Amino acid sequence: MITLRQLRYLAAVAEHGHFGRAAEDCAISQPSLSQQIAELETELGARLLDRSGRKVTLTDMGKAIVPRAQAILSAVADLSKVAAEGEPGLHSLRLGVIPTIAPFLLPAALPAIRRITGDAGFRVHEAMTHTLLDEIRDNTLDVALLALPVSEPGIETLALFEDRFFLAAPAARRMKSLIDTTDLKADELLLLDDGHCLRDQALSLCGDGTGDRREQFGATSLSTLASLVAAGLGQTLVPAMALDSLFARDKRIRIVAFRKPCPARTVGLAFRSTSSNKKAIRQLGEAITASRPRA
Amino acid sequence: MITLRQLRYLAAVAEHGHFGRAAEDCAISQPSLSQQIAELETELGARLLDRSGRKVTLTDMGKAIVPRAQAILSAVADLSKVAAEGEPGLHSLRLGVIPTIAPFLLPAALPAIRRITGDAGFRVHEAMTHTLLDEIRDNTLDVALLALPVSEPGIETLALFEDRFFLAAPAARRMKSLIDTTDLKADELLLLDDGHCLRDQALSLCGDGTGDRREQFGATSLSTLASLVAAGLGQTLVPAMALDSLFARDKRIRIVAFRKPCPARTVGLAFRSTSSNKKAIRQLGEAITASRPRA
DNA sequence: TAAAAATACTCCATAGGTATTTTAT
DNA sequence: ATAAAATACCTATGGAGTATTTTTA
Repeated sequence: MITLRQLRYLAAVAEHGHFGRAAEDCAISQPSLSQQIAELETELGARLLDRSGRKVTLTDMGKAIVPRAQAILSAVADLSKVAAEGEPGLHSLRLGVIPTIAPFLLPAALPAIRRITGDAGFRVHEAMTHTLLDEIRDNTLDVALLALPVSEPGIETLALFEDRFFLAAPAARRMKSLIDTTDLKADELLLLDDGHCLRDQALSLCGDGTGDRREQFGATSLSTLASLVAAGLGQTLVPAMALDSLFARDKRIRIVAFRKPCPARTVGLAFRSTSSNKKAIRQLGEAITASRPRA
Repeated sequence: MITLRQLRYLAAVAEHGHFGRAAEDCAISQPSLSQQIAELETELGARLLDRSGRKVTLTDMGKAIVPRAQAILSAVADLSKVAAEGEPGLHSLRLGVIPTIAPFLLPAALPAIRRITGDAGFRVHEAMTHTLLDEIRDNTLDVALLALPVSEPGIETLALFEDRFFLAAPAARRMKSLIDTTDLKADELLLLDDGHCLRDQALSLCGDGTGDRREQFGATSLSTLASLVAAGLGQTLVPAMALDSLFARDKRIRIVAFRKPCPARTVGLAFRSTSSNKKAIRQLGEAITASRPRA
């Protein structure tokens, strides 16, 4: 029979990559931990950890199991918390936002958000999608505002609205007034750094994007991309919400719309599926949607 | 420390409303079960079960805790399953649909759905929202097609599309060509039986619906409502998807649209947040959306 | 050879069992 | 009076400890 204890130990080993360190973290001896892990692996009929290297790593099966284990442990923690404090409201909300949304949505949305949460204990934090999802899983974050879809066991999403993409090109360049996604070539686009979901979205729009892309410097922000485009170094994909503040006012940049169906990203919220303040999260979503510029 | 064992026993007592029966179900003695429940209650610092009546019932705290416990147990079961079978595809899909959607969406969507799942082991089942959610939680159902929002710990949703409401009234009655939701009076509407989410949606549209409603016979289906309206017995709220097959062809029924913003229900999918075949579920959602009549 | 996980074994905390009492209809 | 849960007490499983061996970078 699987026990929570086993899952806790598994999560600890996954975190530390080291049996001894994990055991210390769990305040037990290393053999006890080894025994529980072995028990779990027998129970599941599969090896979860690869002990061959100097650092303990996850097997493929481990990669599938560990996030589920973490989700379960979070759910148990939530259950305890609900018992201790009742169903939580939206006080002390910890919100995470991806960098390609934060500067465009937060300024307008913050007042509305504060009206919901009350001033106390509200904290915003900017990071990329995968980081935010990790933080949601281990309960250092309550909600993340990001681009959907995300698909993680134990993490639930709420779609808010579509944010269309436009092409930003140097004004000097000859362009059609309406372009088609099939006109996009991956090697002609300026892109963000690896890890930014916007980069992946841009690439997936380009015909399969498998063309051997020449080495690109990845920009760290849309505002960098804007100045690159303005300087005539290339064109890039811009989400609608970024147009006003970064691109549309610059005479050196031409904004080109896509022929329908317009490519777009879905902006939404992600949160632990056990987080229980779902009504409050829905409110938060409405506040963000309502305060969105050019709604 | 909370254990899965305790949660299992709690779930069993919640299900049976009886310690002895639950113990039998868990294949242990009644005192052993009592002990674990007591342990859990101490651990959580709250009484979960009310033993005063002839039947054991849940306290308020119990009502909050039990669904979370069930979600955790399902997540553990899923984890085992993933270990045993790998990440499941969308084979053997068990789909649940609410009665106010099934007849209108399924006929068109079924071919596309079967194309995804393959013919084998696909089963559809019609029930009301609360039943479907229970079935999803205890893993007798994989996905439910219903009206959002639903808000349950451990259950995740995917919004598909908006389904607008129209008013269906006897053709003889004088009506404006466009009406406003504020014109709706709860006591003038023919409604479905208690438990149908469409009933609640209709009521919530009427100015707070707290007016003392005269005793209404609740209809068991939209087709019953259609004949009542056709017979001149009253008016009712109809979702757009039901218009074609049930209402629009009947000369005795007048369909009236609402002034913007149109009231609507959101049609979507619900599934366990641990179900892991999320890509497949997304596919399913797309298939349903695409095959929707009047898309 | 040095660091780290597995193995061997011992011990005790606790889940579970039986018998019985208490409680509430 | 009876059904059902709580309590008392005993047993034994399994989780944790220490000491040691095996493994591999």
